[in-house]
Amino acid sequence: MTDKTDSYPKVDPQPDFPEIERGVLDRWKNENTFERSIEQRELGEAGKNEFIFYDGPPFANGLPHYGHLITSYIKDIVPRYQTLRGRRVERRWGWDCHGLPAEMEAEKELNVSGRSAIMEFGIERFNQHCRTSVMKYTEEWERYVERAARWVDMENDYKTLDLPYMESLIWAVKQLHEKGLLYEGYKVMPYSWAAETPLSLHETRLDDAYRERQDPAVTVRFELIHTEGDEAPIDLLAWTTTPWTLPSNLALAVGADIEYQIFEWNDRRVILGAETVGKLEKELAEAKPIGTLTGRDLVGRHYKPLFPFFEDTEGAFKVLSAEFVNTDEGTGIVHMAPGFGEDDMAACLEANIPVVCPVDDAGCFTAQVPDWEGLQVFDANTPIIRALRSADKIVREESYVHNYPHCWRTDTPLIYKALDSWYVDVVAIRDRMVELNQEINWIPASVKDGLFGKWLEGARDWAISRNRFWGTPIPVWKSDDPNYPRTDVYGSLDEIERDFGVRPTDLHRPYIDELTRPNPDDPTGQSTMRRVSEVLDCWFESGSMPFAQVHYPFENKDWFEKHFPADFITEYQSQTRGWFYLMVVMSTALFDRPPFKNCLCHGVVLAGDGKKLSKRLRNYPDPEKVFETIGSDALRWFLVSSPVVRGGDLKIDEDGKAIAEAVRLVINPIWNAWYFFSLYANTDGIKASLRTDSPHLLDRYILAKTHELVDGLASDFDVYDLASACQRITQHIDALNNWYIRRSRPRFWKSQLDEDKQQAYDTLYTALTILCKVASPLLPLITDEIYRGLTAQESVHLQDWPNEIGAAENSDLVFEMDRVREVCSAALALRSSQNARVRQPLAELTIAGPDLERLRPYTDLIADEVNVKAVTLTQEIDTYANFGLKVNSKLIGPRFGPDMKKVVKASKTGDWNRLDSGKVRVGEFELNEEEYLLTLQPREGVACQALPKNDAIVVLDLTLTPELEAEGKARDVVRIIQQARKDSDFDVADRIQIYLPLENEWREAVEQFYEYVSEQTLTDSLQWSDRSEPAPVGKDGWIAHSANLGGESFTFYLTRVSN
RNA sequence: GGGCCUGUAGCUCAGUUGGUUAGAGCGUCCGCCUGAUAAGCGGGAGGUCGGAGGUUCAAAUCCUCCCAGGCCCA
Repeated sequence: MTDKTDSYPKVDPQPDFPEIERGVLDRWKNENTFERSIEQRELGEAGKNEFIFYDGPPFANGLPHYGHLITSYIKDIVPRYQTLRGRRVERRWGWDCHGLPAEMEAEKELNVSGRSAIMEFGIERFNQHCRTSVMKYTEEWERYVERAARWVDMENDYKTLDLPYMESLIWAVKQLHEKGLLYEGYKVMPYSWAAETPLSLHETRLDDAYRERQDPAVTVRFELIHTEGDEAPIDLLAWTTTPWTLPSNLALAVGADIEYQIFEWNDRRVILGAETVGKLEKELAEAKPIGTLTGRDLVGRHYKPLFPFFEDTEGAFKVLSAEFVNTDEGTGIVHMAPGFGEDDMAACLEANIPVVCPVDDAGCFTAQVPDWEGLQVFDANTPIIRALRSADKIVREESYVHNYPHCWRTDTPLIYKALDSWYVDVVAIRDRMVELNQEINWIPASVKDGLFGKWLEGARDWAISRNRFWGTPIPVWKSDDPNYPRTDVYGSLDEIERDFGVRPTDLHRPYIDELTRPNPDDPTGQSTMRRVSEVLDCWFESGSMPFAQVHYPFENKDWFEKHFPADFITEYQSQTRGWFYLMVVMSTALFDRPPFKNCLCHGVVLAGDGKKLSKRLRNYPDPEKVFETIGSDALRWFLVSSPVVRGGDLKIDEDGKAIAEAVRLVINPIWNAWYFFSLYANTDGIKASLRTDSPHLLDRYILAKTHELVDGLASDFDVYDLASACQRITQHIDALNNWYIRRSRPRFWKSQLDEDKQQAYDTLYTALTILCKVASPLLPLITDEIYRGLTAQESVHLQDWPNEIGAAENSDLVFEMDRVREVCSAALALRSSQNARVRQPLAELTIAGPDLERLRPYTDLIADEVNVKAVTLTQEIDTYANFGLKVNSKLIGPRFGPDMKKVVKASKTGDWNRLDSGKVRVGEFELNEEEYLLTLQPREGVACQALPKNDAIVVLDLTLTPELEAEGKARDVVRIIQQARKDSDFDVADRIQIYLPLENEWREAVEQFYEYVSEQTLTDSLQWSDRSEPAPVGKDGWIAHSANLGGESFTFYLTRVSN
């Protein structure tokens, strides 16, 4: 052993990648690499060098899973890339603390359920619990985020419950108010009776909100009040899937132009939509159709109330005409309960029918419906149907399976219910949102005018109030005496302090509710200004994060105005209904700008069978286990190289096999290149340096390839095409490992330390360090480990994008070398088909075709790769091949039209010839030069192989001379010795002695090529032994190896020469 | 029920404004090669491009209908 000092660390050829990753993570922590990567970048003039990234949305409490991981990786990759390019990218973590998720969790933990229970329990105590409970999973998140190698500032985070954040929110509310975009309305809204709060429309459109549910559907008869001309009692048949709304029925609606069928049935008349009679075929079997009428004829008629509860309601119980009525579902006669349907309410209000809503906050009937008072509406379906049945009002009862909206937090079916609520007038800014959306670059592009654009076009007003406790209070105070009305909206702590004499230190309920003051507009001094009870929808907070996180406009006013919109955000596609959407709403309403410039909508991670990931079914590998057994970089690569970053779905197998594949196909090859470099550099005692000026062909090639990689990656990253970036790296690794390094091996292991060797090391070093830099966003841990090993410098993440490689650009060389690789492939394929093993040298390879001169400098390389003594380039192809004619259909198609068939047929059958003019005659037609291509078709019986494009062929001379055969044998011997060296665990530089029992032509071959054999195998002394001679095992470290040459097995011996 | 999307090799996906013989990666089998690489190289098998019609000289590509799956909306 020499006592030289190694220039590079000793690299483990089969390392424990998770262990390496932990080491890198520790270094980052100890060296504050993340912080420094930001701080070392200039802010630039007026912060122009900042790349604005929103990490959000602040998410709900709950544990991270693969869906979050893919988001995390994208959120890490883009800022890392921008940092490499010299931008300053702050990454600030946000916690969403308010809203239903938190309240539901608290209800569970405290075992209090419902609004009244919470009031009893005490809002203060309840909110106090929420405050601590929302931070419950902080540690898990921190652990996951760190292990995923995601850089984000969790110390300088923001929380939506912070006073400054909330102050910005009330500022926003007041802004909306002043712009006339805030109003209070009584409307039918989706209502969660379990959470006891209305939901906004978009919350019902979140994924998973709609799911299948079986409900009773009934067809009910409503008896018209007799008028002159009625021959018999007349019933109108109406159909509903919400029988619980029947007690609140106040009207029926028909379509004015719809045709209705009249039946005679048991001395009564029954009317329903003519197109719908098939649905009641069985029930109407005995009924006799006796005529038709149109809806118009029914409008205005009165009918008897089904139930007595609202029988005195003025103007009710009549037939209305409504646009929305159709005959697709039901009977074409629609039962209307204005308190429980949006359309119902609109139609009834128009007909001056008042709204009744006999259902309380918990979804139970009130005393207005005494028969079922206190009964939850879904539970009331059955008794209501029973009552109707006994009154003979039910014509048909069925079970109906439909997609029905559910509360996204409590999983309970929603009801629709009339409520007072605060709204943002989104419709007023809708057109502007659509316009501003055009300024946003969406990835994938189809989201702009598809998923998101269509959603914007259909945008409705946004109900922002929640009848709940843990949220930002709506900053509106109203007079408690309608005789002296007054409404005040507060947009800052200053304003509150001005009017109430107190500066709140916490804007949460119940403290804020304690602030009251006499109504200034009430001369009697009796009425009081009190805050309305609601809090804000937590999506209002998510949508406001761009400005609220910096306490705009109270602080950072100038900064925000110059750094909005954000450069980049990402989340999964459904956030087009959530975070993306609400940021656009807020940003359009408040700033008349889009909130972000680039938005990547990634897809959903599914289980291997295409189903949703399910904690219960455990149909996916545990992420923490993947981190610890396969590694974070592998998982990152697996996710980011997949269709999921282009908006598609990604299936993840249960055993994580596909993730491990990333190690085998990407991480290991990069590592092996590094291992190769370090192994030989240390053996040679060489220290390599960065340079791009080696004159060697292979060096110039790999550097030019590296330049193409750098360029290509920049353009991929610039358009956020991460999957393409991954593919580019995979292809580059192939060129680096399986061409450059493989072809360059002799240069590394030759014994002389000459300039060529140094150039090889320097080039490989340069190629590797640059690869590490540009791949660092995609493989942040492993590239950092290698980069530091290579350069002994600081983290790769503190480096700059390697623009210097531009000098190595050489597209001609890359083109030529890629063609050389094609030639070699064809030659090896030819060897394979001719049973000419590669170790057997052949005399000559001929490459025939036009324009081959460019390959002249590469003939040695080709000869070596293909193992031939000579490579000949020739234009004389007639000996080996014929020309084939390939017509350019696209060009000539329009010209020939129907004659195309003849042209193609003639070109295929050989009925063509070249003309002097450069044109070609095909059948009876002529083609111009650009309209065809000549391809080479190997002749029958010639050992040749065409290149993929058929523009050249390779031919092998398969004649074996004794000399060639001997060399082939010598190479076989070299091979068995090398294998033996390897099996003996000898160092690559160890010199050896051999004891070899070879005879006849094998011995002659080795003797003839002894110099070659000894040089290749580092053999100092070779002794011929008799096969019967006893083995020298046991003496001087001789090791026995068995081998087979020419079908004969034997044992030979070798040992290290001590030095 | 309506709208949108998808359906191409065992798996995951490319396939430009229609253009001759539909590609890639992975997997699989055979052969080869191996002083870094549980690697590499070469080849084979594997497709009625979801189905049926139509337009066209020419259809995976355009049109119609149907089937299957997904998303969105009622």
